[in-house]
Amino acid sequence: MKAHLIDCDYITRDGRAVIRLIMKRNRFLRIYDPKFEPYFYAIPRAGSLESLKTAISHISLLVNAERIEPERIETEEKLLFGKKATFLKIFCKHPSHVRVLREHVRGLADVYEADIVFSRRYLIDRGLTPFDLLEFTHKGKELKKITKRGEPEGLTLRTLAFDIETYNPIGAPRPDKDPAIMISYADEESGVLTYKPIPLPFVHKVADEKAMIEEFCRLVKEKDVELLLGYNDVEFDLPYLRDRAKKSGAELRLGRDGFSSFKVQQRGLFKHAKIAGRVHLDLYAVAKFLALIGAVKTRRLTLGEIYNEMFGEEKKKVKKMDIWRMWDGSEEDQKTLAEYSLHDAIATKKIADKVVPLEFALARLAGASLPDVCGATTGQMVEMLLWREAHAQNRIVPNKPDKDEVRQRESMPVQGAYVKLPEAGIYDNLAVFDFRGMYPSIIISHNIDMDSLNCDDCTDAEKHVSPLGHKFCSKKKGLVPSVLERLIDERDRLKKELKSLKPGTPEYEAVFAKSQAFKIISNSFYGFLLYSRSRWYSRPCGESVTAYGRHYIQETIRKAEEAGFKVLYSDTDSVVLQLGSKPKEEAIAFMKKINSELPGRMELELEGFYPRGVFVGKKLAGAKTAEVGAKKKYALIGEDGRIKIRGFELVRRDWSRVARHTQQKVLETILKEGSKEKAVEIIREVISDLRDGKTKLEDCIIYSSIRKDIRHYAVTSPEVSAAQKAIKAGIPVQVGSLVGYIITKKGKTISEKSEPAELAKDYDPNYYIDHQVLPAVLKIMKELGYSEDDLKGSGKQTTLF
DNA sequence: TAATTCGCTAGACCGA
DNA sequence: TCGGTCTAGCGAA
Repeated sequence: MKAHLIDCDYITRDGRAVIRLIMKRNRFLRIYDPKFEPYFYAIPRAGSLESLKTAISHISLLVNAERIEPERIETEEKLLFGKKATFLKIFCKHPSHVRVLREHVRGLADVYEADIVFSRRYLIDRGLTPFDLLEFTHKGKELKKITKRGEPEGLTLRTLAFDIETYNPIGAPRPDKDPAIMISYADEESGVLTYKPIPLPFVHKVADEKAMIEEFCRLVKEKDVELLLGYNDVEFDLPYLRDRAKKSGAELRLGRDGFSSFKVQQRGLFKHAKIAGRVHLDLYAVAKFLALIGAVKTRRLTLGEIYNEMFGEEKKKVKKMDIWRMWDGSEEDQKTLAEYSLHDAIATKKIADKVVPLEFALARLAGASLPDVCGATTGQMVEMLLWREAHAQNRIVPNKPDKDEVRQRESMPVQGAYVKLPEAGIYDNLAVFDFRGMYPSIIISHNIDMDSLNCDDCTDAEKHVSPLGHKFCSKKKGLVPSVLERLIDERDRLKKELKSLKPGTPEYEAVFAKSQAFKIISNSFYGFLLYSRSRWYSRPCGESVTAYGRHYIQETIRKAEEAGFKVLYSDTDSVVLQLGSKPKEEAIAFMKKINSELPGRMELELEGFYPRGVFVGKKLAGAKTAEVGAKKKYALIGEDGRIKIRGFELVRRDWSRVARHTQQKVLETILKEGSKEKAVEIIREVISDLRDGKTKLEDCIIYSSIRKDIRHYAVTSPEVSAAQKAIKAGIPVQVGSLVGYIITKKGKTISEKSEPAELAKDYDPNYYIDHQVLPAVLKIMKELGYSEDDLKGSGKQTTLF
């Protein structure tokens, strides 16, 4: 039989763990593999292997009336930190026994690989990856033999997105009192289930709340949903439906077994909902991940904002607080509400269509199931990948560090990248070069790996010596470089393939998602080397990566200057050159020369030519002496007119829109039109609007997040003050909340004047002029010869007024 | 209970 | 009131 592997877990039969595989042919099916046992490794700290084996074999414990002892012990030769060593492999009856036995064995020996999830152990040891096409023989539901047959072929999952609306007369709905009023769903078709007669073609009216919940379950069953999608439904929709089902006497039968609802598993900081026989994904977790890696940049991670960002169109909006009123209101209100509800499900589905291919690719890459990678951090995925590769190379996986070790690692950070101080000014005719995937290419080209450090496999003269003097083997490829090299090779191949495909087609999107997955993971390896809780932490490796980075970028700067270019700026892996009178070809020739001298896979790339760029000065504490350029803050305009902006207030969410917009317009005017007069005109108008109270309150909101418990703040900053006022008014503010606040006229300090956006009635024009708009534009105007006094206008003659 | 370091800037806070 | 230091958030890479 041929089928695709979807997911894997285990059940317990007669005290033994039995692996359960979820596979898909035309429908989902379950196959059991009873022939796989949990195990872990041990190696003596001192003494002989034999005596340790004897000691372990005698362990026999009674825990909760259950006898726990090793099933059998084998010996196995593995690589421990690159060196061969013989280990005891201790097999157990059940994964829970591993947890008990490892603690006892720890008293006698060093223990390894005793903290891996059983199902993942299975996939790794069998060499299986979710979505593989497998061929297997079976007897009844028992697996006999399983073989990998290849890449997924035409695998699709029947997908349904859903969303619920709830009655909320006091703002937040109370599951014990307030009913669910609508359930919307979307796959190829979409609809809304509700129990009021709303004359819209997509609305299906049922008798009451109970019938609505059960109709939804029937729909899930009838459509034989394989992938159920929600947005924040683990926290909200699913538990709410469960509570309402209980209250109304409905059965929430979501599972494919026909009777179960869902189970919530705590996974790290967030929860995961498991629905029997189906794959469930909460897209909120995906959104969080995308925000973490900077793929989406929204103020809040709400469905609406994510949708807006991804599709550049507004999702239908209703005021949350008004939902109950609309439900009780006119037919028109109810229609609007139903349309809104429908669109929530459709938006969820559309987001899924965009992000599920990426999750799919990440799952394939990390070798974990969709629910496992969905919401996993890059660090977790790097670990999954390394664990798999370590097994393939017969290496023992290092243990996680203990608390003291973590503290020790955190207490000694390593020196990072080099950033060149720019000179403030406006420049013409620039070329930007950067190292392609600098850190990954450094790791590969110098074989940076904890196992290749000070190896015995080559002589000192043959070794790669980092600028800090660490020596890496030049003969045997380490684990990290070998995995990384494979990733980079594969990504290069995908990028080539992409060129032959048409953007917008499903093939293109699938390959693009794959390529993104490879990029995300490749870029995370360096961080993982210096991550204090990493199993593969290595300070010498991590600091060698950055030291090589500093070395190569500084060499590039030196050679550029030698070749007669003025190097305006450089940050980590990039250089900005001023061409002056030199033709572009000379810059290209320079790049080629650099590349001819670089080792291995390292490569300097042309990022682009820019006709003009602005570097601004840094605000100096107190001293009004010589202007110093600011790092990480510049704007360049490309030959196609596109502007590349870094670090300016306008890219920061903790600045008001009025300041950000004004700064953007000023930058555009100067870069595109080169007109200072027009820039001044823009500023003048904004300031006059602010003065006259014409600026929209909404444009004055400043957003900032509350990153810890509100009581733990040492200083009462404006956002903290606003948060306190919000809490007082009954608006909840949790850790991680983004508070929007406005500086009002009332109060002395900025904090006193700060009010939550929801409560603010006015704004303080002086604050927005002096502390938002002017500082933002002043930096730029200064480069055009306008002084602070020119712009501020202290009553005397000014350029602005 | 899951990647890093470098850098800018504000507003609070504190002492002279 | 001034200037320096500290806390905190966010972005660049």
